[in-house]
Amino acid sequence: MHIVLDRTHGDVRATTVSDSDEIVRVDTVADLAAFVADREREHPRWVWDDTSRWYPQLLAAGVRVDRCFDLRLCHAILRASSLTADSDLALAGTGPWDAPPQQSGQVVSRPSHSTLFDLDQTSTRNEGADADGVAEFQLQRAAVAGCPEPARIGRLLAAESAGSLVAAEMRFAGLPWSSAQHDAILTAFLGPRPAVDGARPQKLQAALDLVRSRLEAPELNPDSPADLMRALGLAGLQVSSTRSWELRKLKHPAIEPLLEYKKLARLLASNGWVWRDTWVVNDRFRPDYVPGGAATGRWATSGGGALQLPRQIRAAVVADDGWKLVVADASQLEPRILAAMAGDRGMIEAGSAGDLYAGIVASGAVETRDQAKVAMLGAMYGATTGESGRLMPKLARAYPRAISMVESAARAGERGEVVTTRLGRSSAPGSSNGSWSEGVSSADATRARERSRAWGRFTRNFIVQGTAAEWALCWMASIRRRMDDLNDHGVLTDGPHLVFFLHDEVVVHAPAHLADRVAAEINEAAAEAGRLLFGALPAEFPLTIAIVDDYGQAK
DNA sequence: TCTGAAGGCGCC
DNA sequence: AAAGGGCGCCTTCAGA
Repeated sequence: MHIVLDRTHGDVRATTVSDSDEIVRVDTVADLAAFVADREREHPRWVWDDTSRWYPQLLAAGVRVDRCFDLRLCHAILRASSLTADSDLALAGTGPWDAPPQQSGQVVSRPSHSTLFDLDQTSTRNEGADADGVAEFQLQRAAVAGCPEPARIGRLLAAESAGSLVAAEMRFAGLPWSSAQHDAILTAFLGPRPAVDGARPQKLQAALDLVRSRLEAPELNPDSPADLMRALGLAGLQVSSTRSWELRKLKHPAIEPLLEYKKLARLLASNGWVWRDTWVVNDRFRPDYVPGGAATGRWATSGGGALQLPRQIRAAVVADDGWKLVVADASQLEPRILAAMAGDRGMIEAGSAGDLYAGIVASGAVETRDQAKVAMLGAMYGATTGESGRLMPKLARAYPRAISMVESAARAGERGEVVTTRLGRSSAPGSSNGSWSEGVSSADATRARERSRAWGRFTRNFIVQGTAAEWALCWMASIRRRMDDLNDHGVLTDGPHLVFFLHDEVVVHAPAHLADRVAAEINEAAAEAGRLLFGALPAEFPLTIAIVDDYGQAK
């Protein structure tokens, strides 16, 4: 059973749709939270335009749902997927369902934390009546039913939607954050917080003073690449950029403090005290996740930078008293995904002993673990030069199925064709202007060829990164369900719950006495995700799991 | 004065 | 050590 929620002229309408797609009931809803809590007992799948518009207020009211369809996210998948290319949905022109998300982050997340989960927030974002959710839902149902592999795409839609629930719940629960520990880290690196936010902390200023004196540039602004380049040039140092790795090659007394300055300035600007004042409230970091935000289906963030949380400050992520953090990351996820989706038994076998790269060495394909790693990265990213490019042919001989899969994805992209992940997410069409055509200057032709190759590198990576993202969504959906099974209270933050996600890594905040069981369930969830994507194939997705008091202790 | 691009760097 | 894919966010800087 499905219940479609949408708004018409300010009223919330709830349309109950049976599994045979018949509308069996329509309600006008006055108290949304009470309605959802009541009907949730029937275990429907809730259908709404955008989880980030509906779910936060339900969570704030203490109401959770088990399953949903996020119509906007699903629409994006169905419109582009090669599996549903013939559907009415895909053939129709673009409409309201193709619009980007409604900026949930800006309303919900910026410093106005007093209105964090304001029940009224959705109405302030509405401009006129919503698009018809019931009609869209029916179009989507038809698209799935009419496609050659409804199970694949259906699984993807369910996983994508489950991810949207996880994102909202992680934001609601927040990542446990010790402001005191964070402050200690910042102070150790930078010195005490300056009285004025714009001022440079003591250690940053000290590094800058050294740079300025050693370059004899008292007015130097090291944050300005142009200014810095000029000062370096006057000191006799020729560089093509001011990137750290370029500077590291230089021999000059100013370089060391300059690199130190860059490191500290980065920490201060990205995750310093101002960042904490903005994003951490009551010792909880609440970033704004954007499910499906990347073209490949990976998540993105639109505030807080959760997916770039530097290792330097992860020790500030501290479990509550009596609680633990269970940190799990999937080892060598993307190469394993590549092996599994290609059905390359040899590469799957190479990964079965635990370390895929060691297994590749053992098979005799390359000589060292480092070579194996670099060659695999080259295969997934499309390296053409350097050591990685040289090693590729060896890999191709040893694992022809895996390598030919990514190679043909690259060729397809170069021709402007669409490529598709395991569960059915397709890339956008590229422009097939890579071939030489008459009346085009050779410079233009070269540029067009480079564009086409670049798109080929994108599609090559798309199928691997996108399928890895699908695995991660299935993994998280399973973890979420399993955590609920371990929770006798029913209140999200009273039991073990997901608090962080980083592409191939999750953190669960768990009561200490449950930590071992949580770890076991996370392992089971990984195996379940593997089966969901690859069926009976013996592909393994081993995890590294740590039960710790703070995130800095993991890895 | 505001906006968008570019340089740079954090994460996977 | 960088090269290849995907991102977000900070600062500077040029142009409207």
